[in-house]
Amino acid sequence: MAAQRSVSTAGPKDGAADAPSSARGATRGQVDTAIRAGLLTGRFIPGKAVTIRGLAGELGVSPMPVREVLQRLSAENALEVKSNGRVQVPDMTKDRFDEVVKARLLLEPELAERALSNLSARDVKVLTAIDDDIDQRIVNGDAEAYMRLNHAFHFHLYRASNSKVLLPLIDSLWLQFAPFMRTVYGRVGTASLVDHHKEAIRAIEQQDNQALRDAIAGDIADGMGILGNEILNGT
Amino acid sequence: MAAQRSVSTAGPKDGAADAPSSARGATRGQVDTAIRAGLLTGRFIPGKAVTIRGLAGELGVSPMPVREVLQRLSAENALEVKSNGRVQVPDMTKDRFDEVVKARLLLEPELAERALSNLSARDVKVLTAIDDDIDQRIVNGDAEAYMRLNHAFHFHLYRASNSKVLLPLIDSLWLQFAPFMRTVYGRVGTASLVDHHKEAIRAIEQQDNQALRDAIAGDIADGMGILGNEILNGT
DNA sequence: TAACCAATTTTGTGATCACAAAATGACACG
DNA sequence: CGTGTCATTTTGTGATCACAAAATTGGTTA
Repeated sequence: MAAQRSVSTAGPKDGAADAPSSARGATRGQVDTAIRAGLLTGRFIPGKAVTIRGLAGELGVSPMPVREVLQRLSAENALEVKSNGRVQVPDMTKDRFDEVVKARLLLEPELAERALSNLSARDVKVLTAIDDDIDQRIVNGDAEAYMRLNHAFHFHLYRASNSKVLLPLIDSLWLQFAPFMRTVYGRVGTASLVDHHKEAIRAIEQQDNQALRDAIAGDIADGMGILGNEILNGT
Repeated sequence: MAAQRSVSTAGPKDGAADAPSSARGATRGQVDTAIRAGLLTGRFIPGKAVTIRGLAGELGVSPMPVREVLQRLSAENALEVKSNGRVQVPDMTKDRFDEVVKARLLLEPELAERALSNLSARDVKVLTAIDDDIDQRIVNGDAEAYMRLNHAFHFHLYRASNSKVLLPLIDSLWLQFAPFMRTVYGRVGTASLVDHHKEAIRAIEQQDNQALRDAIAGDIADGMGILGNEILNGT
């Protein structure tokens, strides 16, 4: 129920959303969402080079829109252009990781607070459904689905803030740690995963500002804490 | 016929500190720094469309690298691609402005703190020189120079943190409010400008963490406060 | 004068090309 | 078995083209 993959809707609704299917940047939009989704679910391995022609072939488009999207994602620090022009998913280092955690802890509770008053009972239902789905995926060990749903949970919440500044910043952060997250789950599995989603949902129901901030902060601290331990073993 | 490889137009004009002139993305780097500098000093007017071929002509390059840079800057929310494909400097709204201020107040003191221990006496001299220059420009009413130097002051400080995550986020924020800042200075002049740079320098000399955070936060609050008042009158 | 419409120009987009630099592989030599 | 060297292939980059959509212009009419 999350990704509206518009296949049949002929309505040329603009919306300026993620992927306009018949607007001016149609192909670029498709390529962008495809690669973004790939990054967020860990289908790209850090350190592995990603080639323009390769992606263009996979997606069945010309190299041109891929070039632009790769530049775009590089500007968001989701990808890295090395000095020889090759583009790759950046390797995670301890310093980078600590900065990402710090930035998430500063920005995400703030955005959650701004979203709180806009969240309705319908949103609570959506979030609960996503969270229930997450619990299923964790026991099943489906890491890719877990990452997609966890992202959906957080961003359904954040999007309610109607933010045009903070949200893109957080978007950039998620794109940066997601690929690394995936490699860790590949090593340690999904069994040890914990989250504070239920506390967040309860806080929303009660419109409790501080409780929501604490739930988000706790969710970040715990979730990233698991990753943080692994980074020391890996390198 | 075609395939005329540019024989003469490939003048190896180096000098850009940020963009290597003989590396793989030479022209793109030049275009990028040029447009970025233009945005930070307010040479682009919000709402005014910026065309690929136009910029390519001004910079004496083919449309190709300009296209990529424009996509890049759009991904950083420094530019905005409208539904018809046109690219323009986004208009500033009150909501957007409030978010930028909030994000700056959250991130920049943090980055200043991380930079503090890396700042030497030589950095103090550099910052002092920049600040003295700023005072000159304010009385002279040179808004463009002021903006360039104010940016130089803050980012010389922040760059000392060696940050690879927070710094790009702050970069994006500056690109977003700078063009709007320029239009305000064009209306009210630079006489009323105040900053907390000297307090920041003193805090660095004394390695006083909290004092530096306060100075940066105060600098942001005061500087953006002036802009904040104007946004209500303008629209 | 203001509003409407058709012709013209401008603009973004996707595709393809040519070229240089880099990566890759093959192979001889120590 | 390792190592350096050379040919081949891959890859990013900048340029150009063709096309559709959008903006602009110019003229006409009410």
